[in-house]
Amino acid sequence: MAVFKPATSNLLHIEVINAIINAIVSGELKPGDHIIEQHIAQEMQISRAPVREAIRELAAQDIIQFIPRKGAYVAPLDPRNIEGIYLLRSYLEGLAARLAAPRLTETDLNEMYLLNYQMGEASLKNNVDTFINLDLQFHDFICQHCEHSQLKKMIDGVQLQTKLFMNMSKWHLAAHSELHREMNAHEPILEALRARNQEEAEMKMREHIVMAGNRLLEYLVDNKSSKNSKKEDTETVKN
Amino acid sequence: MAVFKPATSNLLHIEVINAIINAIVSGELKPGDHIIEQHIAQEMQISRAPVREAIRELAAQDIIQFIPRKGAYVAPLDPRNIEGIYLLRSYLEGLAARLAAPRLTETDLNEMYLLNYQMGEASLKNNVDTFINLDLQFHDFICQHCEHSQLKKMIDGVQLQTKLFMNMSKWHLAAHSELHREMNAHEPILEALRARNQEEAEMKMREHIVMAGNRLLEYLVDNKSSKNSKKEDTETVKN
DNA sequence: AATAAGTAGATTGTCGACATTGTACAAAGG
DNA sequence: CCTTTGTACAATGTCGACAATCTACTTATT
Repeated sequence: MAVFKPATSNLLHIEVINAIINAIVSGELKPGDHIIEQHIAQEMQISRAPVREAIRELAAQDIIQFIPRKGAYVAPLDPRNIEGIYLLRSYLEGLAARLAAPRLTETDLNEMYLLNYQMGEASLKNNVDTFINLDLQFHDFICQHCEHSQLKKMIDGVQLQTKLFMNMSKWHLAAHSELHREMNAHEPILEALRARNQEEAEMKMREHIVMAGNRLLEYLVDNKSSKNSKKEDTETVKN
Repeated sequence: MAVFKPATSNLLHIEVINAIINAIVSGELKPGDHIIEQHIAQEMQISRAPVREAIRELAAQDIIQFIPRKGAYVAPLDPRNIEGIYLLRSYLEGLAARLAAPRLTETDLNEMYLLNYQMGEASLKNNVDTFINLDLQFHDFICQHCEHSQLKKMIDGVQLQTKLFMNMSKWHLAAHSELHREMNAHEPILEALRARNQEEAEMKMREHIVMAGNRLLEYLVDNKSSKNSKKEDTETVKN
């Protein structure tokens, strides 16, 4: 039942960050939920100090929203923001692709090709978790090779939110077998990178991300009518 | 002598953030300097807790570099990074200009026109401080009207570094009366915004920032030969 | 004299407690 | 019955102290 297990690392606040992220990704913490320092501290059997640091760091990445003297809340997912976040991501990762293009070795490109191939396999088997994981790896790979520490950090931040979005739409993708629509989405990007065409790599990356955002948005508006946006439902928390 | 005066706000870590930023901008803290929590805490007559929070927040923005169990250091300014930072800034602010274009009212545009006019006056008088301040206000204005909280936060972060760069090159601008080169730099952007032309606004903003970065870089390489890059000069600090 | 081990000081990491602020519920008054 | 005030509780903000770690210097050994 306890989500936050006792910590093991010698850098406690890192453990807390991972624990909170896992809790959000797994759905244990939902958007809008109030994050209470003391509760996490008790569950992980540590003091509030590292918890505070973790919360501040996540707040800096907009993973959670922080209101002075009120507390931290899991960032609410306003569908109106999703378009903006994906637009931002498209610019950032587009730039990353541009910078990575001349820096990727043949080995790097082969590795990316493998990821792409495995994604094809996963989509045929309708294996959503594997597919999402590979997708993230592909984007991460480019980000890791742009050699721009700040850009990398920014992308890491928005990708975390992307991970949440993907998790939200996971069951939908699986249920409708829509993985095939995304199957070859990375191919144009990979081609451009292989050709060392910076302009093209940036543009294809941007298009890809904007399209992914649009599909996510489509899905969300489809499901909004059948579901209440306000969820003041029964909390199992009692303390 | 003491840089960090006793705090007055009811949110201590905010005070500390401002104090550290001021110390960096004013040159009291130089790139590479070790920031020691206890020292700031003592000078500001507060405990280390809010100092730690401030440091973590600034580290998240890459204003300062944080190494676990070693401490916080004012982010070193590697000229090789400057190009990257200005490129990143050009993308971010370009996007901000695009988003702001349809949202700016006539009043907003007039306000920006005024800023631009005042910059012209300042450049004629070779008043560098005023010029830089107005320049930052202009960019900030657009950033404030893009209605994208994350983008805004990211831009705030890189603009802080820009502020440092500008301060470094300040005396150079003044000495060589090169302000006139920048005088009308904002006009194309303003025109595009007035015409509500998103594409044009983004492009002009990007060009402007990339050019500004190039000029800064020129200046830095010019001065690198006459000046030692390592400055282990006499510190007034004694503790 | 040069290198290595050891030691003292300084700095960060963590902790538990108290102070301050915000919230929700209850009581009193209209 | 509704509104307002007061009070108790809960959560955050801040603090001082101790523990773990790193750094620089001293000392010992070859």
